[in-house]
Amino acid sequence: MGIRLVLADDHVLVRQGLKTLLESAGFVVAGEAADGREAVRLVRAENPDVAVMDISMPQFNGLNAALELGRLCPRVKLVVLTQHDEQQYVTEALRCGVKGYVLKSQAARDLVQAIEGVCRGEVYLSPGVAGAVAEAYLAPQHASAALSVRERQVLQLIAEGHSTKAIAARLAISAKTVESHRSKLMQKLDIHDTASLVRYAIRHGVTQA
Amino acid sequence: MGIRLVLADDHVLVRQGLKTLLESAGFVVAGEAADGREAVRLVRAENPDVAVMDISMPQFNGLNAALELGRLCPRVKLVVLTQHDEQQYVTEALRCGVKGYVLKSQAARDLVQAIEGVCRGEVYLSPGVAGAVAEAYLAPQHASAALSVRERQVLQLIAEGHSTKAIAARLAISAKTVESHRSKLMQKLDIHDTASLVRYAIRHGVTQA
DNA sequence: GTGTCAATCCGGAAATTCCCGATCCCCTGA
DNA sequence: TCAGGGGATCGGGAATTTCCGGATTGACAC
Repeated sequence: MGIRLVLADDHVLVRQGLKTLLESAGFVVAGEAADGREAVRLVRAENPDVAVMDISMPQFNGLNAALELGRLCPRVKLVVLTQHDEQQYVTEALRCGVKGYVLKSQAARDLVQAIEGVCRGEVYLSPGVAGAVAEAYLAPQHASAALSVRERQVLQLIAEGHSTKAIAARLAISAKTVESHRSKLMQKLDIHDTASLVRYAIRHGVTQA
Repeated sequence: MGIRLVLADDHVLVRQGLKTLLESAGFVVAGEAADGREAVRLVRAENPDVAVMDISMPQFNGLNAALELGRLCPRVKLVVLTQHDEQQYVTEALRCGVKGYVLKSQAARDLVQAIEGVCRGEVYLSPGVAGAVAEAYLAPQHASAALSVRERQVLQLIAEGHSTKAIAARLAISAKTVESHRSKLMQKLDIHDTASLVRYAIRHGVTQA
């Protein structure tokens, strides 16, 4: 019987297209989600072999979901879809426990191979990012400011234009705590204004322009 | 015989998905392009009924292509795909001669209806943006999305992370005046937080991420 | 000439950010 | 086992910024 997977992408149109593709490739799509939070719920409910998700989703993105799933359902393999082929994105994704990294600019065959690969326990990287990863090994000085999950989450929401109060409400924590995360963020990144924070978030794929 | 169309999206994976969807809906996909320039060439060569394209593509985006096609092949109807539901994007697209505006967050049925609609000569807007357009009509002062030179200047400096005070110093005007420009900006763009202002600036090339 | 509008400026209320400190919890290493 | 570090969570209070209402000037159009 075919590999069971769940699919997460905030764009219904894209999701439907992917679903059609994956089903015609013989996979079973056990469920679909529109954001990271929903994806986590769905994976826990369905316990699929693989979760295929877009990294950039609003509110709670694919990497957040990856970290969460790494804790809750370590058995489920993660394949992320993204348009970014830069080294920092790849290493960050790998750090988040992602097993397959597929570029949207690649053909569907690539995604199919990635899914089959991770099911065999392999790590699959789209052609085009393998080089970037190799570079990362050769230049090990990437002591990037590792943001915590919570900080990244707050960063994303800030960059999406939500007020501190709104972020607090959404995360069900105090506005003071959000402020605290924000200032920690700014300190770590050595950035001291919202606008630059937003540009950083966009450059690093935490959110989109 | 089915409606003939060409498809433009920089993500092969997404494009293949869309193609599958559209073909199963009975359309004929006469060709595919990975960016705006290629899309223009393809449309001129194939002369389809409809061109379906993503707005955000590298180098030469969907709206650029729309303008070009409006000159070269006015007979070909244009349907754009996008993730943005804000009013200013919609009006900008319509100004570029786009006949169908479909959100990626909508289901495939929506895209099908859009394609059929524009073929009958209608203008099709995804549910969810119709409201935004109606607003634009009801608040005609928003129609002047054209920013003054000074406003654009201020926008750029804001997006680059300068404080109001710093901007005032740089432009040799009062901080109050900068505030005034900023609020005028926000009013015109219907944006009410700095983060969204920054994203707007980046999207419109006023500054870079 | 009258109207519109961009550009300039101001005051004061409201909201937010910034800087201090503090507690709790979890993990890790001695 | 226990001390230490770091993340996540809060709060107070000062400082800053934004927001909302005006108001003036000059250019340009009709």
